[in-house]
Amino acid sequence: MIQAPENSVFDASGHDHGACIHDALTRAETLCAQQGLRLTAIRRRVLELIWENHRPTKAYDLLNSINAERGNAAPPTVYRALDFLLDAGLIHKIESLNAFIGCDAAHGDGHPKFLICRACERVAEIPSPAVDTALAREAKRAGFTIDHETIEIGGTCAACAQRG
Amino acid sequence: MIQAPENSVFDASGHDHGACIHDALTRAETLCAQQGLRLTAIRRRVLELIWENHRPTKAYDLLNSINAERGNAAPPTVYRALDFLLDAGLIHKIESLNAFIGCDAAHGDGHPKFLICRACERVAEIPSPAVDTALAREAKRAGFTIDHETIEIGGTCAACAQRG
DNA sequence: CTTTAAATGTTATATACTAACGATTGAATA
DNA sequence: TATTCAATCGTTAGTATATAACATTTAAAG
Ligand SMILES: [Zn+2]
Ligand SMILES: [Zn+2]
Ligand SMILES: [Zn+2]
Ligand SMILES: [Zn+2]
Repeated sequence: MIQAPENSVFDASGHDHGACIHDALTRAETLCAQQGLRLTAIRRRVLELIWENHRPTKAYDLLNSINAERGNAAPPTVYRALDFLLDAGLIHKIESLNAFIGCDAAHGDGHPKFLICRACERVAEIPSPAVDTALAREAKRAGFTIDHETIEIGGTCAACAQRG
Repeated sequence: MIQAPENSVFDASGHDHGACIHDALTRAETLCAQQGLRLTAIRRRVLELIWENHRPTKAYDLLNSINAERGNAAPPTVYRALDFLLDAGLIHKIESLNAFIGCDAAHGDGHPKFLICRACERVAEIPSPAVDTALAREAKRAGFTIDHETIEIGGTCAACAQRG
């Protein structure tokens, strides 16, 4: 039986997703404890919903989920939770989709960069020191100081290409 | 008297902006003529407004301008013009700002990449074969086929950093 | 306890975008 | 030139995304 390579950045389909969600929340709790941040019930639940989805997730889908559970959420409820999670570095916003995804820390020390499959909607954070270096060089040449990078590469992942 | 370096990618403040707008429109007309595309009055005016602004420009600002001039524009009027200009490669969308900017072709053959100054809102398209190469390598490693790249680097340009 | 700042609830509104359909235009060709 | 047909545009309405403003609740700190 053919297995997808375990070390692929896109191996999300073959993973233990229960453990994946659990680990993400544990990491979040650890980070918040370390930094003196409050991972409140709403914030925790929004993060959990995003990881349950394990795909770029829209604010209003989160809103609908929260409302189905507790019936009293308005847009600010969700956007405030998202702002907190973004500031804490626990999620990223995918600008080209107006959607949010859990940070798996795969970008390491560098700026986050994403491969986004349009077919299956899965996203991989990739590290790439070479990209960081090249961009830093271009910025320096222009006398430009970098604050934030939005690097979102759209296309087709290996699995989706294979199945046509 | 101190002059900004003329060869800077961010030299928009010292340029002949009248000629800049005129050149952009001439390029657009040439391109459309070559490709059998129709640069209609609305499309031409939207492109002109974007170049007059010479900054990332929001759809509703364009809508208001058009309305001030002719009084009968609705959102589709502007969005259809923008879609045409995007398809023709005459403008780019800046996803992180929900705004549109004229293409100055500085990205050359590669995917467009932008340096975006948060202070003065100016944008520079930069070429960077090194970035393209590094991203292509990462994509290949992941078995990922690239369709489209969104690369938007936010920060502070040299002029804005200098004036504090 | 109190105090106070952070977090949340609530209402309203701003901004960004698209679907649908009829009217007009203009390029192609009969 | 007249006809035709597809592209463009006008118009209405609606959906999707995000924020402002202020009241209320919660919980950390004194
Ligand atoms: Zn998972
Ligand atoms: Zn895929
Ligand atoms: Zn100019
Ligand atoms: Zn600047």
